[in-house]
Amino acid sequence: MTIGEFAERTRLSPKALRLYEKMGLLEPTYVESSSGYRYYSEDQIDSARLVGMLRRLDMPLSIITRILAAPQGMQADAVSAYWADVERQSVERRSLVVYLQAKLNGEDMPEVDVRIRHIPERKVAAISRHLYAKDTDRFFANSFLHLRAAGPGLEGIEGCPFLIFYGDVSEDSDGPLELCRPVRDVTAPLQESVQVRVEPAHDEVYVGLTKAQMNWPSMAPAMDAMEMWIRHEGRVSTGPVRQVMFEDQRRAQRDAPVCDLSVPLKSLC
Amino acid sequence: MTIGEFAERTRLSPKALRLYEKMGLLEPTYVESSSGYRYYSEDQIDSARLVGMLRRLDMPLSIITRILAAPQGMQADAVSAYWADVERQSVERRSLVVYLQAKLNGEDMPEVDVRIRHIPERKVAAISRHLYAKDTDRFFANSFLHLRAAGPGLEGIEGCPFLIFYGDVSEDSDGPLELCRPVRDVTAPLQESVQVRVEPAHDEVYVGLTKAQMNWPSMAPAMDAMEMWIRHEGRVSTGPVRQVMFEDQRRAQRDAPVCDLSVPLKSLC
DNA sequence: TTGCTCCTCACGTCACGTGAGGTGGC
DNA sequence: TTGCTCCTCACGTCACGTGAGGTGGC
Repeated sequence: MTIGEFAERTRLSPKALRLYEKMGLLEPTYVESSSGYRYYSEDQIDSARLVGMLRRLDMPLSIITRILAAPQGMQADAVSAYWADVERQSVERRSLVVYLQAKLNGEDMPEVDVRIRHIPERKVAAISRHLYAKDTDRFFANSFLHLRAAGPGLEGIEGCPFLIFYGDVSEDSDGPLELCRPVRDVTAPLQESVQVRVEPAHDEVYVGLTKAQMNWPSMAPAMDAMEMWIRHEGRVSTGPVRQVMFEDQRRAQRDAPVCDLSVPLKSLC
Repeated sequence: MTIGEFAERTRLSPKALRLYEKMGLLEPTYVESSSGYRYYSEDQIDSARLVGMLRRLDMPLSIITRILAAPQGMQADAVSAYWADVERQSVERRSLVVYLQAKLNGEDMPEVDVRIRHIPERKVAAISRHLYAKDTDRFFANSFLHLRAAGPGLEGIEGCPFLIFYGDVSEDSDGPLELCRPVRDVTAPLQESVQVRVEPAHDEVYVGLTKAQMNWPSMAPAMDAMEMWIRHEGRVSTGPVRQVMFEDQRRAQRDAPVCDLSVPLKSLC
C-alpha cells in the first residue's frame, strides 16, 4: 500500500507518516531504495490509527513511542496514567478560571490580614529537591519522615517545619524547593542529603492560609497583599516565599488554618 | 523598573516580555533609544500578571491580545467563551479515552450490523459549507430551515435529509460538509446557496446509529465494519461517508436509532 | 578588572503544513 | 504531452528557552 492510500485509510497525513518513520515510531514495511517510495502493509493500520487517536489526546510523540513499544497489557495503563495527568492539569486550570472570573468581574478579593513577627537566630535542618507541583505532597511526607529518621544526630526537633520556594513549583517549573525544620543541636554526622545551617535572627511578614487556600491561584491575593505591605512599609525582603506548616493538612477541615505564607525581611538598621 | 525586576514581579521571563512587546501585547512604558533598555511601570504589573494567567490556560497570544484590548466588562465573558471551548474539547477527548481503554483492554467492540440497499436515481438539493465539529448542530438546524424556506422552487421535498462529509469535520478540520435533501422537482429559480443535482442510481452500504453513538469515536467501529465489508465483498466506494438522518436527534432517547452511516458503492458491472 | 544586567541576533523545540523543484509510469 | 503520485529539502507556525557575542556602569 502506498503512502497515499495508507494515509487515507488511517486519516494521517503523508507528511506526518514520514515524520513518524524518521522518529522510528511507525516504519513502512518496505522502502524501495531506487525511488525512496514507502510501502505499508495492512497490519500496520491498527497501530497507525492508535497513533492518530493518541495524538488527538495531544500526547507527545515521545510517549506514544513508548506506548507502542510496551507490551499489550501495559498500554491501557500507560494511557490512563497520561490522561490522569491531563485531568490534574484541568483541575488546576479550572480553579484559575474561577479566580479570574471573580477578579475580572470586579468581585471583592478576600480580605487579607498581614502581620509581622520576629524570628530569633536558629539552626535548621534542610532537605532540598527539584520537583514539580504534583510531587510536592509525596516529597513533603517522605522528607518529613526522613528528617525524623535522621534523628539520632538531630537533638530536639522543635518549631514548625517550613518549605522555602527558591523557584516556582508548578506544572512546568520544578523549584528548587527546600523542606526545613528548626533543630536544637546536631550531635552526630548526618546523612548527606540533610544540611544544617544557622539562620540569623530576622523579621518576617506572614499571612495565614486555610486548607482551601493552599493552592495556586487561591493564594494569589495573599501574595499580593504581602508584596504591597512590604512596599508600603518600605521594607526589603531577603529571600523567597516560605510556607510554615503548623497543622497536618490532610486531616484538617477545608476552612481550618493550616499554614502561613511568609517572607523574611531585612532588619531595620 | 527594568525588565529584570518587572520579570521577577510578574513571574514572566524577560524573553517572553520582549516577545510580548514585539507582538504589541505589552509595551514597556519607556525604551531608552541609546541602549535599547526597556523600562516598565508599576501599573503594567496587573496586565502582565493577567497575561501570565491566561497563558497558564494555554490561551494563544492572539486571543490574549484581543482580551487585553477589550473593554473591562467584556473580558470575563471572553475568558468564559474560550474556556467553554476548552471544556468542549475535554469532553470529546474523555470519550476517546474511554473508547481506547475498552479497545486496549481487549473488550468486545459492539457488534455492527452492516447492510446494503439500492438507491434509485434522484434529484437532491444541497447546501455546502466549511465548518468545525462544534458548529455542525447549528448548521444543520439553519440549513434545514433554509431548504424549507427555499421551498417555493422545490416541489415535494421527500425522503430523509443526509450529510456528506467531503472532508473531516472535527475540532481542527472544517470539512467541507454538505446537507442534502432529495426533491421531486425544481419549478423556480433557487437561491444561489442551494444547488440541485441528479444523483445516479447506486447501491450503498449502511449501518444504523443510536443517538449515543453519534459522535467520534463511538462511531469508529461502525466505520471500520463498513470498510471491512467493502473489502471483503470486493466492492469499491464512489464517495465519502454520509449520514442519513431519519429521526430528530434532539428529541430522541439515547438508545434510539436516529441515523444511518452510509457509503455509496460503484455498481457491479 | 570582575560581575552584573541589559541588548540583539540566531538557533533549537514540537508536530507538523505548505510550497518548491524534481522523478517515474500511464 | 498532461496529470498523478511520490520523493527530498527548506521554510513557516507557535511561544518561548538557551546560548553567543557585545555593551555600560559600579
